[in-house]
Amino acid sequence: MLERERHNLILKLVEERSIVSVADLLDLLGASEATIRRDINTLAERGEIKRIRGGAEAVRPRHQPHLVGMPFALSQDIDVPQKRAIARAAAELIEPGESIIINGGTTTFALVEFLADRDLDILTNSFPIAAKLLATSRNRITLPGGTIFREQNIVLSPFENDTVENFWGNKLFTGCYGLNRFGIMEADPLIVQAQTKLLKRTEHVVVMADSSKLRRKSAMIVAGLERISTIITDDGARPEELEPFSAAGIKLIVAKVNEEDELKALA
Amino acid sequence: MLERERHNLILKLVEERSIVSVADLLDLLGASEATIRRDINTLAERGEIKRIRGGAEAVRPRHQPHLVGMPFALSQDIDVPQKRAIARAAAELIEPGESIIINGGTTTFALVEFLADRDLDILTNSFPIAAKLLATSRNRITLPGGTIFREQNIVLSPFENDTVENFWGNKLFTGCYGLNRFGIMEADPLIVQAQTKLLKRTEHVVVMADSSKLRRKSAMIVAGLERISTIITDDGARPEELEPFSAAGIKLIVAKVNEEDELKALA
DNA sequence: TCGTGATTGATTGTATATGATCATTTCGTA
DNA sequence: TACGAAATGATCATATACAATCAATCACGA
Repeated sequence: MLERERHNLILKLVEERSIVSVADLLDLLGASEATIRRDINTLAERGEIKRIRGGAEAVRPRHQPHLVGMPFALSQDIDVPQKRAIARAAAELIEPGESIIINGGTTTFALVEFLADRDLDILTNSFPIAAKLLATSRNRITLPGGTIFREQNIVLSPFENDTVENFWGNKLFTGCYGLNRFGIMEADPLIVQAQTKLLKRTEHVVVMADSSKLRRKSAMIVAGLERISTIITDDGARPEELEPFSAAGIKLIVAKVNEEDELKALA
Repeated sequence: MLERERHNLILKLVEERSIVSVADLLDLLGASEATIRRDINTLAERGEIKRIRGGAEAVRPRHQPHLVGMPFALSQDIDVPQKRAIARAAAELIEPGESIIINGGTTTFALVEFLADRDLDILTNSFPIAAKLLATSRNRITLPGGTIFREQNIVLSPFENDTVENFWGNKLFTGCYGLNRFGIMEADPLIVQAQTKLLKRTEHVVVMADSSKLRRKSAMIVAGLERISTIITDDGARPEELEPFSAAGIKLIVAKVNEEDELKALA
């Protein structure tokens, strides 16, 4: 393999993974360790990559790869500051090395960005969430088996003998269509089905619901309040809307929408 | 061969591969090393290619946008013409509306591009293949449950109660590490495990193996020849290497990779 | 047929790249 | 803090790529 080929491949790999180890490159390039180190040094001198102990790192953060089947192109962009604030608060609930479950949805999708430098066991039924986690973090990711539903962007099996059965998550993070004194409500039967499966695999349910969800109703109740441990919402909620939850013994977290997030949303 | 012919060929090859080594050109053009160097120098002076140590490079690097968690960037770029030819031949075996299974790997990844306008039921354990299918086709995609293994880029569950159990594929398309009279060989235990699961879910096994695989051996046999229906390889295989397969009653397809033809077609 | 200039292939010496080895540094951890 | 493991840098013998030279070959016209 030509020197130039190796350089190109190293750059590509670094670009792709944002960090590669010398060991990885050793397998991949079939060159000796000394050569790989020399390559890394050369590229680093040219400023094309950053030299780090044990490997190489991308200079610029990482251009967002074109995420496959990006979700919800529509709802993706609405209420971003609220969603980010809620996601940040949710991420703070997660302890190092914990096993968690993330249900698909735009609110929970926002959670991913705060899990970049974590080391967690994550089960998610959302293909985009898995893809983004795969691309931007080193967490261990598990998927349930099943068919990918394009509209909802989730993986769901119509059968019972599911790989999910072998997973136990300490906490389940989920969004919702609506949230009120009856519990978590959803509008799409498929999502109900997927969510129900996940609910069985955890003890603590954390609902991430911006305040607009508190005024929305639907026909299908996925879980009653007694099933919910924590609700994270934003500061747009009225006290009387939150009252039933605290009455049910649910821990309430109100995430402050900070200016930084608002600016980011506008950018 | 005339100077002009060589120059055209070199330009075309550089265009296609973005990098060619002097050694490659030596085989391909049948000219001496000195001549090839002179050619490269001439073309480089005209600015038609870039001179690099050991070969030549395209002036404008062909930059392909990459999807999430793209595989194995390296082997991705190896033996591309062979893989494409094999993939094209494999795609021709698939009938409309069929249920197929695609095992992960770089050779099978190449298959995806030929499935863009199909309407199939596809089960794959490869996350990148699923991602690309999701993004570029309308096929129904099913994934087995399990953890995503980054290095191999496959989804694999350590458990038996797998969603795969509910899928039946008419044909299984798989690559391999090596292929010989003992059968399909793999080097990575994880891949063995994943492949074994898929083998149970189909009747017809189609092995996509470029001719270099026929000379490679490994310690682990995934399936014997009696399990294989069809083998697709490229025209770099020697007759005596293929003999055991036809003797075993396996259908052999040799996909033509003729670079000179490709060149002339574009000239 | 011969001669001429251009092209080509082989040879050689030099420069550069590579891989193995080993001493040194760094890191994580007991 | 001290230890062992891993990563690193330096060194050297070898392999490979390169440019220059020269002889052989080819194309072409007289």
